[in-house]
Amino acid sequence: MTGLARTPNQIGNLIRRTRKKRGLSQSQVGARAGLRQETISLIETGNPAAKLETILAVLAALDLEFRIVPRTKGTAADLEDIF
Amino acid sequence: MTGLARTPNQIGNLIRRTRKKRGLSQSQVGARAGLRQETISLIETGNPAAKLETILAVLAALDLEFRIVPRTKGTAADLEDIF
DNA sequence: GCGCAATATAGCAAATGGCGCATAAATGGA
DNA sequence: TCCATTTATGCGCCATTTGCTATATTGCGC
Repeated sequence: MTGLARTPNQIGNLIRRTRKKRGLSQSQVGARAGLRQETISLIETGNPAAKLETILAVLAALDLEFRIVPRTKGTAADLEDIF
Repeated sequence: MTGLARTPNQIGNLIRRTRKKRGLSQSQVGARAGLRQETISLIETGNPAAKLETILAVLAALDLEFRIVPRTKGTAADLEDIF
């Protein structure tokens, strides 16, 4: 599960899909990340003003991380280039 | 220029290095991103409470983007920005 | 349908971001 | 070294986060 993260909504969707794939509830992710279930909910629905450290905590709780890369058109070829 | 972005400091360092590579000042990036020079400064020094939308605006101004990927083992290349 | 877990919403307090404006400090080129 | 540019810091201000405690509401299995 990897993907572009250009907007808060894209980030939230990816977090939600990954969380479900891991079989975790928002509360469980919140416990791992030191955040409340409500905060996870807000992030997954695309809160653009979420704090950076909050997003990073959620990603870590899901064994995910950001990678900063040159902007691409998001093709499969672009992904191969990086991994 | 691609790199791990696991902490606010890593993100700030990558932004700064990319900005210099592009030959831009903080003010110029701020203008492109709709932010003040002071805000760019804070982000580059690793402000952990920066807003997600602010970070995304800066990345866009530098033709960068986030990619969300599974957490990796942190190779030397990934951690280059600590040197 | 029922019922329980999961998710979304609400009000309040504390904390903090980013802006405007100003200015100090650091950096770099000639 | 000098000076212009760049970067960092400070303060007041308003908006918004997140935590807390509760509570709707939705969703899913049976």
